[in-house]
Amino acid sequence: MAKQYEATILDSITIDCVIFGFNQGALEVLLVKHADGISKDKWGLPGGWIFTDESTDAAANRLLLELTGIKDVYLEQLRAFSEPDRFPVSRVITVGYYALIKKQDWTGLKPGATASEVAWFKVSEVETLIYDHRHILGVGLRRLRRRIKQEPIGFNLLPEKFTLLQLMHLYEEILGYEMDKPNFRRKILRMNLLTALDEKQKDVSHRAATLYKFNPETYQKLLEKGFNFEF
Amino acid sequence: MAKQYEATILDSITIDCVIFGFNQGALEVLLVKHADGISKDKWGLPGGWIFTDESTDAAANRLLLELTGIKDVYLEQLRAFSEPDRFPVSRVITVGYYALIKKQDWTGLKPGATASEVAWFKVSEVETLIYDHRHILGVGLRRLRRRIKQEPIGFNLLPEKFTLLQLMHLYEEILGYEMDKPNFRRKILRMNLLTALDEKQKDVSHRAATLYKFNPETYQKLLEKGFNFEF
DNA sequence: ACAACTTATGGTTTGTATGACTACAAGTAT
DNA sequence: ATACTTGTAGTCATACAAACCATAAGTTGT
Repeated sequence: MAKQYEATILDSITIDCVIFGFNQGALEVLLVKHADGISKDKWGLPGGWIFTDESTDAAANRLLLELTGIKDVYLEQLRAFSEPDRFPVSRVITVGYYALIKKQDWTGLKPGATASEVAWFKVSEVETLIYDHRHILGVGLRRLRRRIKQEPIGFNLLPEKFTLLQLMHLYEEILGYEMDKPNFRRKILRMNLLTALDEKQKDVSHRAATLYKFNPETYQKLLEKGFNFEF
Repeated sequence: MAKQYEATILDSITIDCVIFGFNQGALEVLLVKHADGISKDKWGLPGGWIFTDESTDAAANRLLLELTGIKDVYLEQLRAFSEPDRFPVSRVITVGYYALIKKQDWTGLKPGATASEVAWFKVSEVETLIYDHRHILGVGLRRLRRRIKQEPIGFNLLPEKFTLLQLMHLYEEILGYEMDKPNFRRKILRMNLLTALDEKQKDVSHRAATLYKFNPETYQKLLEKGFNFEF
């Protein structure tokens, strides 16, 4: 039984996912605590093995679902991590992925079979992780910083409906510097990627801001016309 | 003997390299013709297996040297390519790399043990390649286009000393659109990354242009001050 | 009802990079 | 000497961004 299962996976390649979320102005990452094995009780990135008949993309999506219940999210490969000594037990190369999720859509996360706990951590507060996972997280973060300036992917970390200030705070947190509110508004609105809704934010103790949503179709059309997102 | 050799390599992971060169205004890629095996006499990217005690970076550098004699060049990982059916014989994932080389520094390229020929092809004229190599080339090209706008890596494709017009032609070829000479000059010179040499180009049948060289140290210093290369 | 406060949102001003273009310099070829 | 080619310098109008200021639209407390 176990033998049969083993025969269906590749034995020297794994997947590890950096799952980013955004909450109360802070960028967070989802980690799992291993239930057993040599890393028992230690935190690391969610990951696992690849079936022989699936691509790494498919494996990453499957593992995300199995380990956390998350599916249908923004997911992109980072690259392969291959230092010979990265995994102490045997020679294993891992393919890193990073995902952006709308955190509020996934509240009741439950650890999968191999994890005893799953929890969000502020990226700025993550210290040691198992193997080279800390390094992979760093690469994921750099990739996110780069991508968010070139492509409108930040919306994947926000609710469907958001205010411009929320969006600005997201950019400030990820890029690590402060921005000017009026200038930010002007710049993002001039791109015509956002649709203003007939709706305002609620339960705030000040003037309510207009809610916006990102418009993927418009973005596609603009792309075809040679539009270049840039922040 | 063969058995022993096999024991030292990973059996389900390979490396493939997209090696770019620039010649007479055209972007080129280095391909090898397989000497035997199921792809005998077909063209593909140079590549090979990974030793158990080396990283993919090390393997890519080693293979580059073994297969073509090239070493010490700009080399960066693209990503893992993992479609289950990408390699017809068995389940193999490949890690793609791309290299930028100063073509004129490597004139007498000789095929390695497993290749019968090695040759340069204009990227625009490459048609079918073995396995998914055509796809990997496409990813490499997209990466190059993206990178060259964000980082001063174009110089890796030019001789040590070059004219501004050569550099502009490089950008035009890679990015696929024409530029304005005076404006290009102004923009690149204002960055202070280039040092004008006391030397002019020779053997041209018109006014000779000043030769420049790229200044990596200056670039490092500027980076530390928050400079952002952008084209 | 009013003031104090907070955030949203709209403008203004100024400096600068860029694109389009003109002009001239410095060579070569005939 | 003239035509021709490429290198190099400069001009001008425009767009944009950074740094502000100002007002609008709400909330909270008195």
